[in-house]
Amino acid sequence: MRFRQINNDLLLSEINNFDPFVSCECGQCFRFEQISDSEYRLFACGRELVIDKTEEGWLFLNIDEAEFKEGFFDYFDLGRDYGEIISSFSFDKTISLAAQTGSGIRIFRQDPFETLISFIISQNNNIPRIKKIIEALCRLLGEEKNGFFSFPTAEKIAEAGIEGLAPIKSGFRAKYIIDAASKVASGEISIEGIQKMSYAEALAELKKIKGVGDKVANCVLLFGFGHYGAFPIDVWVKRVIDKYYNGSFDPQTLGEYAGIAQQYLFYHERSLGD
DNA sequence: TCCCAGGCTCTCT
DNA sequence: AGAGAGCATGGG
Repeated sequence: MRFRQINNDLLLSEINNFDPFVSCECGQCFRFEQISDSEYRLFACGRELVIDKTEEGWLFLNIDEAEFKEGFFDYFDLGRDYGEIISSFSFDKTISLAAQTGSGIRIFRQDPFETLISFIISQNNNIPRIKKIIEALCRLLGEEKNGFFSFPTAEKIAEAGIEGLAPIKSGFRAKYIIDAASKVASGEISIEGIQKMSYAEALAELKKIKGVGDKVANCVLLFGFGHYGAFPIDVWVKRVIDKYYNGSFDPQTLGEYAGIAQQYLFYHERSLGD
């Protein structure tokens, strides 16, 4: 892994198993847009980050190495050896194949509250519309700083109420969003508290929120709380289990990084269809 | 028009 | 405890 500052931009080269574009498209995050074949815009770590794919490597525009290492290094999970993790799945042909398709995927370490609300919105929904609703929520209640809207706080959302969320057209999910935001704002649910909990405790805590079941909670634990063993089962992963594992599958056999295998499977199966 | 989308809640057995 | 309808909205 090598960093080189080029004027205002930061070039990252000599790194394996890292493709931020694929990582964005694999369904784990929603606040990004493709600008061209070689350029993406991502909103994370409280700012906008434009990423160019170049001959020499990944070019992060308008950021220096110190700031990158403060936020995005961990956000992109660059300190982990994904090659080694993929090797640990070598006993399973299906996962190994899926890991080839998604070899550039990194599990992004996203903001827990944003992840919670985002995956509540994701239920019985499709990705383009999830992105649209989240963007509308940020524009409605987030804070603007030079054209970019931050993800709103729990207090702001709770204050808006179900009626206040009408413009984002989240449908029946509005009441769930409000329940989550209210519980977090009041302290009934503590993000910091969940950070310290075991997987099982954290899962139970998240499921106290209306509209949060096993699938949403596991996504939040995997993408927002760094529980890499969390294994969300959605319609696509269920399809994989039915298709390749005769309808039953025990994620525990995959070890502490089962969630990463899940992400390979999800991305691979989706890339087959559409 | 019907069906589906990174599901969950509620109700009825 | 397990199955099934209903849920808001928009795109194919």
